[in-house]
Amino acid sequence: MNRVRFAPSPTGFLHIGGARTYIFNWLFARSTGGRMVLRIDDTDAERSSEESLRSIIEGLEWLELHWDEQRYQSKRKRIHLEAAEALLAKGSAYRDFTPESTVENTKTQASSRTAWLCNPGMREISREESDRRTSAGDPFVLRFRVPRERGDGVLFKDLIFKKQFRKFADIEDFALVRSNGDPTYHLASTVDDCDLGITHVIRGQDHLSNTYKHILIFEALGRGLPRFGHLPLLLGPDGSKLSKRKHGPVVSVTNYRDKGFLPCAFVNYLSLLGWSPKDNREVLSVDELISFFKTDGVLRTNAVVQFDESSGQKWADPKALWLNAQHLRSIPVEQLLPHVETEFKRSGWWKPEYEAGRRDWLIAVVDALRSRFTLITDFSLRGKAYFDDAFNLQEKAASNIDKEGAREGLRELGKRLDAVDNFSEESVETTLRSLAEERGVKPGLLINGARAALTGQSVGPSVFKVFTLIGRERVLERLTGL
RNA sequence: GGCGCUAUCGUCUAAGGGUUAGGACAGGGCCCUCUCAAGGCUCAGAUCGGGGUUCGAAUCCCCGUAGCGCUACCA
Repeated sequence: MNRVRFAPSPTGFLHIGGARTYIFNWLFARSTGGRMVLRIDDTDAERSSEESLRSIIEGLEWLELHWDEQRYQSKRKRIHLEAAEALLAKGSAYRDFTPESTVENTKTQASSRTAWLCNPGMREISREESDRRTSAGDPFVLRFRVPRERGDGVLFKDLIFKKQFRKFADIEDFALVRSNGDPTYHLASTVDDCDLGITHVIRGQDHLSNTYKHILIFEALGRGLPRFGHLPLLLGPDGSKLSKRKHGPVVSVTNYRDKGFLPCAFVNYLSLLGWSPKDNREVLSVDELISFFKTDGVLRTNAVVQFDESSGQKWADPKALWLNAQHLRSIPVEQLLPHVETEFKRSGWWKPEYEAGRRDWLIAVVDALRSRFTLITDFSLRGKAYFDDAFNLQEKAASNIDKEGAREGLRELGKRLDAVDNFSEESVETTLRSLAEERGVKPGLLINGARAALTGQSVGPSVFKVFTLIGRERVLERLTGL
C-alpha cells in the first residue's frame, strides 16, 4: 500500500505552497488507495513554535482533506541518532571538528570559483583520533562521506522531472548531526521516511537537488528507496518564490478561510496550479480531482499566483475567486449550509430556529442569494435585510424610492397585498403589474422601488422571489412604513 | 561563482513532428433581463532569441538569454 507524507516544519504559518503540496500528496494517496501521514518536522527547536503548529493544523483541517496518521519528528530523535551512529560505524560518515565560526568563510567560498565539498583534513582523520578528540570534548559536526572516489554519481527517476543524475563530485559532504547533537533535516527526514514506510516522497522542487543526498543516506543505511516526485514551485506576481514576508497574508491558508473561501474551491484552485485534467475542465469537485489526478500529468514549470495587494478587489487570484463563485452556486445547498452557519455564528446572525423550524426558509434564502455571491462572507456583507429588520438603505436604493411616483405606488402596493389571500410570487407579480398599469407607470419603477424598500439595495435576486423570501408580514411593514 | 531545473496569450493551462496553436480567468463588445449576478455569443491577446535535424518543429538537438532551485551545524 502506498504511503505518502506531508512534512511541514512549524516555523511559520501554513502557506499556500505547502497546502498545494499537501493536496497533491493527499490526492495521490486517495486515488491509489494509500495512506496520508502528517509528519511535523520540528527538529529545529529554536525556530519551531506552538503557534505555528496550531496554525498549520488549523489550515489543514479547514481543507477537509483528512490525514490518516500524525507524527512528530522531535519525538523520534533517538532513532535518527542511532542511524547516525550506524553511518559513522560503517565509515559512511565522519566527524568534522572545524570550528563553527568558519561557517561564514565556507559560505563566501561557495561563491568563489569552485564549489565547497568538505573542510580540509577532516575526512582523513583516523577513527582513533576522531574518538580521542570526541572524548576530550571537542565539538564536531557529523558529515556524510560522499563516495567521490567511486567516480560516478547518483541516478534516479523522478515521478515528475523524470531522469535525474548528479555526479558525486558535485555533491558536498553535508551535515547529518549538528554540533549540539541535533539531527539535521536531511538525516531526520530520510530516516523517518524509511522508518515510517513512506513509499512516495512528493514535495516541492526546492528539494530536487537535496534528493541526491537523501538517496545517498538511504543506500548507506541499506534501505530501499521510496519513489520521488517533485512539484513545481508557486511564485508571486513578481516571479519570486512565495513567502509570507515578501507577499503578505495572501500566502496564508487561513486568510482564504477567513475571507470566505469554500475549502473545495480553494483545493480546486490549488490543484490547477501545475496540473490539469487536460480536457479543458476547470471546475472540479474533490471526488473528480481524486479520479483524474495522476502524477505524470504534473507540469515542471513554476506557476504564478496572481494577486495585487494594493487593490482590495484583487487580494486573491481572480481565478480563485471565480472558482469559489462557481462552487458556491453549484454544490448541494446542504453542503453549503454548514459554511453559512459558521459565517453567521462569526457575524453574530445565527439564530437557533435556523437549526430546525426556519431551516427550510434559510435554505431558500441561501439558494436565492448564492448565484450572485462570490464568497461566503457575502452572506453577512450583503444579505442583512433577509435576516434582520435593522438594515441600511443604500444611496442608490434610496434614489429608486425617491423616483417620481414610486413611494406612493409602493405604499399602495402594500395595501393591495394586504388584501391578497394567496401571497405568492405569482400573485405579487400580478398585483404589482396591474397596479403599475392603473397608475400609468412602468412596472420597473415599482419593481426597483420594491427591491430597494425590501432589501435596502438596488441589486439582488428577482424581486418577486424577494417578496416571498422576506415574507408577507415583513413586506407589509417595509412597504407601508415608507 | 559552481551544479541543476524550467521557458505557449497579462495569469492558469491544452496541443508530447502535420491544428486557422484550443480552453479558462482577467479585459472589450453584444444578447438575455425588473436590478445585480449568472448564462449565451463575440473581439483582442502567446510558442524567449539564434542555429540545426526534418518534406514539415511550440513539440527533437545545440548555443545563448531569462527565471527559479540547491550550493547552511534552515527545513
